[in-house]
Amino acid sequence: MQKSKNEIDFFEMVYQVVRLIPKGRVTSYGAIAQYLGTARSARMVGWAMNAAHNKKPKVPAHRVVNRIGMLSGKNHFETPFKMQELLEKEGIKISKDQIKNFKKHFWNPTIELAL
DNA sequence: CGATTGACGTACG
DNA sequence: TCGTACGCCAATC
Repeated sequence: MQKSKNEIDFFEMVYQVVRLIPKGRVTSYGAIAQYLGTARSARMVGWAMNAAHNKKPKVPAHRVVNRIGMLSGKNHFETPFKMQELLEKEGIKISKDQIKNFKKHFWNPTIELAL
């Protein structure tokens, strides 16, 4: 069904934000949710990611983790190691599925895209 | 239509 | 500091 083109699907908005994440940076589901105005629905961001597998260009979902920087969604990738591998390739160190200096690599769309 | 689930987050003990 | 409980909201069973 056709609806107003002015309004973009929630999922697509998530994908756009994720694609805007600079290389070597990461963000959290909550941060994206907050940027979209659905701060209380961080889970919806996760749901959007679940559908991101078929999206093109491919969504760098590996740059999106939970608030503590843990690769909670690695299990949803092609291989659980793919996510960590990609992040390490971008210069991010990971230990026990947890990003080191996560706060340092954190990229907040609400701040970066607000300007 | 009701109950369960989920790539989360915050609050509480 | 760590573990558990609860809330949110949409999709799925």
